[in-house]
Amino acid sequence: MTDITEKIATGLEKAFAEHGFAEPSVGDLRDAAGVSMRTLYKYAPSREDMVRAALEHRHRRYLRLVFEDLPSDPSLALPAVIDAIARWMESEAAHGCLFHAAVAAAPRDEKLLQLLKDHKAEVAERTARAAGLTGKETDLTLILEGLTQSWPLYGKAAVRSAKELGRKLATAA
Amino acid sequence: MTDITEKIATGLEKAFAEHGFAEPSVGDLRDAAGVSMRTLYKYAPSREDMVRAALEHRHRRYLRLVFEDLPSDPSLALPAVIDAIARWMESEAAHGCLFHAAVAAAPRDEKLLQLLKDHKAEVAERTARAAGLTGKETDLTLILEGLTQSWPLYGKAAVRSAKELGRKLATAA
DNA sequence: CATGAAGTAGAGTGTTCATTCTACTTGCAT
DNA sequence: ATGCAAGTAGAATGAACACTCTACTTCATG
Repeated sequence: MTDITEKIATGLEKAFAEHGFAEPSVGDLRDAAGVSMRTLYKYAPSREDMVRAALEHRHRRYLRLVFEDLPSDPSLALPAVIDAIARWMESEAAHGCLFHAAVAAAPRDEKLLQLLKDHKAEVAERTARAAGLTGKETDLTLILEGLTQSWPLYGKAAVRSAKELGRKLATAA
Repeated sequence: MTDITEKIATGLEKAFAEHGFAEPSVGDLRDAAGVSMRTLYKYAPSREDMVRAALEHRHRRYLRLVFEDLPSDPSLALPAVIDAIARWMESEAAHGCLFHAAVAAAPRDEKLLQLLKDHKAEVAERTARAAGLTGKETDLTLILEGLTQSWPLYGKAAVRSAKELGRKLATAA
C-alpha cells in the first residue's frame, strides 16, 4: 500500500460515494484521485478495477470505524456497533450502502458480488464475536442491514428500532 | 392504463429487473417492451421516464402480490407478509430491491428517491395496519428491509430471522 | 551528471448510445 | 373510400466516454 495507491483509492471511494457508480466518467475519477490519466490506469487498468479499488478501501475504513474501540462487555458491544454505524451513515453514507450500490449498478459483475458478500460476512462475524452472539449472524445481519436501509427513511428512529430489536435478540439468547 | 401502456411498462420492468439500470440500452428496452422506438418514446419521452414507468408498474405488482389475500387475524398477518416477500424474492427479485437499485444507479434523481420513499412508506403502512401494529412502522420497515437485503446472502434463514424478530416485536406490544 | 523509473498534461480514437427523423403500414370512423 | 391516429422498421446524428498515446518533467541513485 504505497502512498499513491492510497491516494488514488481514497479519491475513488469519495467520488463513487458522492456521485454513485453510473455518473462519474473516468475523467471525473482522475480529478478525484488527483493523478494523471496515465497513472490512474497504471494502478487500475479499467474502470471496473477503479470500482473494486474504491470498495476495498471502503471496507478497510468501515471496519476501522465500526469495530475499533468497542467496549469489551458483550452486552454493550451491539449498541456500540449500532451507534458507530449510525455515525457512519450520518457522515459518510447518506445514500446507503456503497457495496449494494455498486452491485446494483453492475449486476453481472461476479467479482463485485463476491466483494459484497465478503464485506457483509466479515461485518456479521465481527459483530457476533464482539456481542457474544456467535451463531446469530443471520439475525444480526438482518438488523444491521435493516438499519442501513431504513436510515435514509427514518433517521434516528431507525437507530432506536435497531437497538431495541438487538436487545430483544440478546435477551432471548 | 391502456393496453399498450401496460405492455410497455411490463417489458421495461422485466428488462431492468433482469439486467439492472445501467446496462440496457434504449434499443434493448425497445426490444423488451416489444414496440417500436417511436412508440416507446411517445409513452416515455426519455430513458428516465422509462425507469419511472418500470418502478410504478413494479410498485402496483408488489402491492398486489404481498397484500392481497392476507389472513384477517392480525397475529397471522405479519408472518404472511414475510412469506409473501420471500416468495417475491425467490421468483422476482434475486438481485434485491429494484427501487434501491434504481436510486443507486442515479443518486441525483430526486423523483426516483421520492418514488422509493412512497413505495416503502406504503408497504410499511399496509403492513402495520394488517398486523395491528400501527405506530410500529419504523420497526417493521427495519425488519422487512433487513429481510430483503439479507435474503441474497442467507436465503431461507433470513426468512426465519425476520419472522422471529417480528414475533418478538408483536409480543412486546 | 546522466539515466531511467515514475509522474504530469492533455489531445486523439473508435465505439456506444440516447434521441430524432424518414418512410411506410394498418385499421377505424366518418 | 378516404383520411387520420397510431403503429412499425430502422437509419442518421451528435455527444459522451473509455481507453491510448505523445511529449514533456522530476528526481533519486549509481
